[in-house]
Amino acid sequence: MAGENLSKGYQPQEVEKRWYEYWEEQELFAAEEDSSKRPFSIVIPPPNVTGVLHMGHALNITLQDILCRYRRLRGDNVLWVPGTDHAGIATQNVVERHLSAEGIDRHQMGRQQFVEAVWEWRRKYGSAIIRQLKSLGASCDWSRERFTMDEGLSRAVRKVFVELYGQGLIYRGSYIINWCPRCRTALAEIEVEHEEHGGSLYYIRYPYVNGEDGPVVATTRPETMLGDTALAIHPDDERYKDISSDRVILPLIGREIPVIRDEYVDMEFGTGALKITPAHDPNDFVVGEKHGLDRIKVIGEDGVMTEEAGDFAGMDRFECRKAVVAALEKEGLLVKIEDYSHSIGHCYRCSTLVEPNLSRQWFVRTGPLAREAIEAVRNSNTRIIPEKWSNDYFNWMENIRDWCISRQIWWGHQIPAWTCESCGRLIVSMDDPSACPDCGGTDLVRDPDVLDTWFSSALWPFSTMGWPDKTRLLDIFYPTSVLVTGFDILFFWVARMMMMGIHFMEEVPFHDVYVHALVRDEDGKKMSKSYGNVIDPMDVIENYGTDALRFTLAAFAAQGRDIKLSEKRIEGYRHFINKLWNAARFSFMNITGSHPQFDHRSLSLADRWILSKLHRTIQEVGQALDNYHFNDGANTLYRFIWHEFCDWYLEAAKPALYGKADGEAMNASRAVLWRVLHDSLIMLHPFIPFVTEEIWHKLPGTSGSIMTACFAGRDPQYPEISEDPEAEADMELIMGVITSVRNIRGEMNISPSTLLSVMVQAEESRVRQTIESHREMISTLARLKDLLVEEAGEKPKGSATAIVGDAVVSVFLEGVIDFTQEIERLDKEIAKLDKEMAGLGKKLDNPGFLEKAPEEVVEKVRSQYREESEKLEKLKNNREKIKSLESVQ
RNA sequence: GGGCGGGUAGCUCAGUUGGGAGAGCGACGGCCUUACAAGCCGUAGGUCACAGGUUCGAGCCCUGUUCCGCCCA
Repeated sequence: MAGENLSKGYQPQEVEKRWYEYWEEQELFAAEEDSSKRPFSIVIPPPNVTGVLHMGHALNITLQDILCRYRRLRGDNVLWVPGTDHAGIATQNVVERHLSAEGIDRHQMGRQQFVEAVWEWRRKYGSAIIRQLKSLGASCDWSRERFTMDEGLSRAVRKVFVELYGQGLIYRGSYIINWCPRCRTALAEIEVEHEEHGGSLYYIRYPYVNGEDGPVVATTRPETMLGDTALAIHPDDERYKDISSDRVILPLIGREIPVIRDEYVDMEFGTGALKITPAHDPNDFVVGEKHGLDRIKVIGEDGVMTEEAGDFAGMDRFECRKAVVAALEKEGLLVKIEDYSHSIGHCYRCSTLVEPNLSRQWFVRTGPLAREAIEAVRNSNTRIIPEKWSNDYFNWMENIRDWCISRQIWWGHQIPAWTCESCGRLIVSMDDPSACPDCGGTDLVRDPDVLDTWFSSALWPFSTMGWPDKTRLLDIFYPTSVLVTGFDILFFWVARMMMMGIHFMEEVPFHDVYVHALVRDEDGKKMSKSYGNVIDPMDVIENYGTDALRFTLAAFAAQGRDIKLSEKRIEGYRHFINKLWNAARFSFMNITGSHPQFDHRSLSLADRWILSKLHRTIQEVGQALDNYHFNDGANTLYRFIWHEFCDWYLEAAKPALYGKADGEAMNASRAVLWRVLHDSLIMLHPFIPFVTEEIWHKLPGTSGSIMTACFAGRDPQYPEISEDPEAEADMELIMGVITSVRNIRGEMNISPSTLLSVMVQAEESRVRQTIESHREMISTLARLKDLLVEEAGEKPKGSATAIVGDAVVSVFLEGVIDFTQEIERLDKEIAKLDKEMAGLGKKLDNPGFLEKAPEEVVEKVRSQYREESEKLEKLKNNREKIKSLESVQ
C-alpha cells in the first residue's frame, strides 16, 4: 500500500487550525505534576492584555516554542506558563479613550465603576492576544494561564509589599520624580525615554540686591526660574570671586535668593552660574537638600502653573515659557538666546514631555536587592546569553536608583496602606484593617495609589506557580530553565525579577536568560505604526503560513544581531516549506505501507551517504538548540533537506526506487527514504510544527502526534546510524564527476536533452572501481548515454575535459566541440588554479612557515599543492592538445 | 560626553580557541528531466571600512582613524 497522496502545493491555512485544535484536545502542552522526567520550564514574558501581536512577540514566542517543543522531543517534562499583564497605565489610557469617545469621563463615573469598566473591557478584548499566540503555534500550558490582576497574583503582590515594608525595603517619601502631566502619574526612572531635541538656551541676568548687574545664568527651561530658590557658582570660579553681594533678586518674582557655592556646578557650561530649582530638577533637588533650600513647586500636576508662579499662575507650562521670556525681555534681563540641542524625557506610554516634579511617592530601596542580583550573575547562577548583555546588566544594577512604585492611576493593585485620621499612624497590612492598632480609631483612609505594573510582573516566575502557597509546581519547576526576552525589557523586567526572585525564593528565577534581537524593517529601522513600516505577523501568517514565518525568524535569529525582516525573505522560506512538502509527496509515492527498516549490509553508496549526513545533521541541530543558536539549527536543516536530501539523495535513489536495480536495492532505498524523512520531520518540528505534523500523520508507520516522538537518532527501535567517512568520500568523487560533466554541458551550451558520452581515466584502481560500480547514478544524474572507465592514458580527441581528484573526465564532443570555447573554458580553470597555487607556493617558500607552523598544517598545504599542480599539468596538457587539433582543422 | 555593538559578494548575513573567503536572495545563461517553475542545472561577483602593529601566517588578536546603530548621562 502506497502512502497517501498529497496535493501538489502546500496549503497552510487549512492545516494549521486543525492541528492546533488537535494538540489542545490531546492535552499535549500540559506539564506533568507527577513525573520522573527531567523538568524544563519557561514563563512567558506576559504581553500587555491590551496589546496586539507584533513581530517582536512573534520572534519571542517562536524561540520559546522551539525550545519547548525540542525539549519535549528530548523527553523532558515541559512547563511553559502563559499569561498577560494588566499594563496599568497603557490599559487605563485605552479604556479612558474608549469611554471618552462615548462622552464619559472617568472622574464622573468614579473609581469603582471605572475599574469595573476596565475588567469588562478585558473580558471583551483581552483574549485577542492569546488567540494570536495560538495561531503562532505556541505550545503553552493553557490550563495554567495567569493574569497579573487575578486573585492569586494579587495576593502575591500584597504579600511582597507588606513584607518588604516590614523589612524597611519599601518606604514613602517626598522626592523629585518624573511626572507625566498627561497620564497624571509618577513614572520610574526607566519609564522615561530620552530623545534629542532642538531647543534654545536662554541667558538670564539675576540682579544683585544692591541693584548692580548680577550673574547671568543659562537655562533651557526658563519657566522653572519662577521656582528658583538659589543661584549657584563653583567655589573656584575666578569670574565670581569678587561678587558685590551674595544675594540676588529673582526676576519677575522679586524674591531675594542666596548665591551659594558648590562644586557640583560645571564651570565650563554656559556662564558658570546655575539657577537652582529644587522642586523641578533632580540635580537641583540634591543641591537644595544639601544647602537646606526651600522647594517651591511652580508647575502643577496637570502641567499648569501653580499659585506660586505669581502673575503666571494658571498658564500652561509651554505658554508660560513664552510669557516668561517675553517678560524678561521687557525688563531687559534676557541677555541672549542660543540654539541648543539637548535630550528631553518623554513618557514611554504616551510620549508626553515628562516634568520632573516634587511629589510624595512609594519607593523600593533597591540597593540590598541589587547586590544579590549582581552576585547571582557574577557567579553564573544565572547566565545571560549572549554574554555581552551581562555588562549592561551590571552597569545598570550597580548604578540603580530607588524604584518609584506608586502610580496615580486607578487600574492596578491598590497599595495596601492606610492612614489613621485620628492619630496619623500608617498601617500596611495583608488584611484590610478595621481599626487603628495604636488609637483604635476606625476612620482609616486607604492610599489611593496603585503599584507599578512591573512590581507585579517582577514576581511572575513564582507567582504564576502558586506562590505564596507551597505548590508542586514550584517544587518541580522553580527556578525556571530559561527566560527568553528582548533586551528592551532587561531592566524593566529581568533585573527586577532577579531581585524579587532571589529575595523571596532564595533562588534565582532562571538558570539562563536568552536575550534576543529586535525585529526591524528591511532598512534596519525600528517598526513603528507612525512610520508605517510595520509588518503584521497576522497578515504574514495568512499569506505565507505560520511555519514560513517561524522558520524565517529562526533562520535570522543570530545571537546579538537585529533581524531585518521583509516579506521577500518570508516568501523565500515559504518555498522551503513547499520543498519539504514535495519531498514528502515524492516519498509517499515510493514508500510502502509496511515501511521496513533497513539493514546496513544492503545499503547503496547514496543510502550510506545520506544516513551519514543525517547523523551529522542530528548532532549539529541538537548542539545548536542546546546553545540557543537558532539560526544555525535552522540553516543546517535547510541545507540538509534541500541540498543533500532533495538535490542529491532523492535524485540518486530514483533508479533504485523505480525498480531499475534489484528488489533488495529498492527495499533498502525505501527504508532509508522513510528513515530520513522520519528523522527530518522530528528535527524540523520545533521550527515548523504544523507542516511536520501534517506530513507525520501521512507517513506510514507513525501513530499519534509527532509531538510524542523521540528526538531524531535517539529512538532505540530503529537501526543506529553514525558517520560514514568512506561513503562520504566515495560519494564526493561521484558527485564531482557528475558536477564536472554538468559544468561542461552548461559552459558549452549543450541542452540537457542531449545525452553525452564520457570517458573517465584514473590511475588509482580504487577510483576506477568506485566510478565503475556507480555508473548508473552517474549516467542518470549527468545524463549520459555511454560511460567508459579506463586507466590513465591519452586523452580522447575531440573532447572537453575536467579534473576531479585523480580522475580525468572527458566529454566526447565529436563534431560539436567548439575549440575556441573549450580553450577559453580551460584558460579560466587554469587561471583559477594558478592563483590558488601561487598562494600555497608562497607559504611553502617561506622558511618561517615550514619551521614554525604545526606539522599537520604544513603537510596539508604540501599535499594540496601536489594535488593542484597535478591537476594543473593535466589541464595544460589538454589545452595544448586542443590547440594543436584546432590548428590542424 | 561615557559605554556597547557593527562595517565581509548587488542585498541580507554566517564565519566557534589565527591555518585554503561562505550561504541565502538577487543577477546572468540553459532547461516544462514522470515530487516540486514556489522547481532543476550551471556561471559570474569580494583590497573582509581605512591605516598601522603582533605573528611563519590576521576577516578573526592589539592600537589608531572613520562611518552607522543602540544604551546611558
